[in-house]
Amino acid sequence: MDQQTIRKAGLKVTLPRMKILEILEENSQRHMTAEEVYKELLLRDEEIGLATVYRVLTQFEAAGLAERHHFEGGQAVFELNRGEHHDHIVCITCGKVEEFMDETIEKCQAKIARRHGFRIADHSLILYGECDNPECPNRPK
Amino acid sequence: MDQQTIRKAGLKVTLPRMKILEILEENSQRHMTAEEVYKELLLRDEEIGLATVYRVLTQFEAAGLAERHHFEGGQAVFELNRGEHHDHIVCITCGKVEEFMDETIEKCQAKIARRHGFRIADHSLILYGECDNPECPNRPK
DNA sequence: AACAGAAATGAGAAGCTTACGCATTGGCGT
DNA sequence: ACGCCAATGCGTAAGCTTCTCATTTCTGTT
Repeated sequence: MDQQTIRKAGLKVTLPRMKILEILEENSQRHMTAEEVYKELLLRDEEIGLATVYRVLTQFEAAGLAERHHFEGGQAVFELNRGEHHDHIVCITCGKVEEFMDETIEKCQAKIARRHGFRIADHSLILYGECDNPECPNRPK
Repeated sequence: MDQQTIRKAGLKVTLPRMKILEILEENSQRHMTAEEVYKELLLRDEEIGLATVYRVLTQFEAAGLAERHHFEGGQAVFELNRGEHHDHIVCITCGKVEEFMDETIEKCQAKIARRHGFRIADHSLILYGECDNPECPNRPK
């Protein structure tokens, strides 16, 4: 059950946190903004404020349950942490996001950090390009 | 002369653009926020509005003269484009930024994009960690 | 060298995302 | 079941960036 997930993160099990976690799980193939999570809650007639959505997402992030990414466009997107690290490739036309992981790149990064005298804590690698989806340029927003 | 740089970018040569380019050049080892550029202009008694600074920086970016980076912290930073691509490693404690370039990583990125059917247009790679500067943790902000 | 048209600027205000304050509500251990 | 303390909701505020529009400044041309 989801409750365990939240409890293990050291957070009290509350309705907003349950619902938000649920929505993130159901959309685990996408990356959602706080606003999108909020709208999804409205659709389900949940009386949860936008402030709470931001608060909960930030808590999830701090607890390691979720990750926050800053793609181009100002709005941060969130995704549930499935344990396996990965980076992102984003279509600048339709917004599609795919994930990848490359052992070689990871190793190079570690090497570079060492060379510069940094103890690496995190990294952000995002490739931007145009995808080959035939109907790609049409999707708005 | 700088005028050529601006003219070649297809922009009218104006005093604000000259001054901002000048400041970026003098600080080419740093990465400046729009606000910092603005403050530097004030120090030099230039009557240039913050809105203009943002406008000009955006134009420089569009013209390929400068690059905008979104490090963690909300504020975007700008740096003059010196022709040679590079990525960044940022100290999460003191904010120090160093640059690096790794041919292996670049090649891997191209390979990954190809595999996913993306025509790569750009990328952003930022490593976050703690640097080994002895007086690092002291620097505020 | 002066002119006209178009583009750029400055100042303030608006927009957008995100965070905060405080009274109220709601989990959770006893 | 009870009460404490954390969590929530709402409104508000803060920070960064962009927009609006009247005014100023370039640029190519007389």
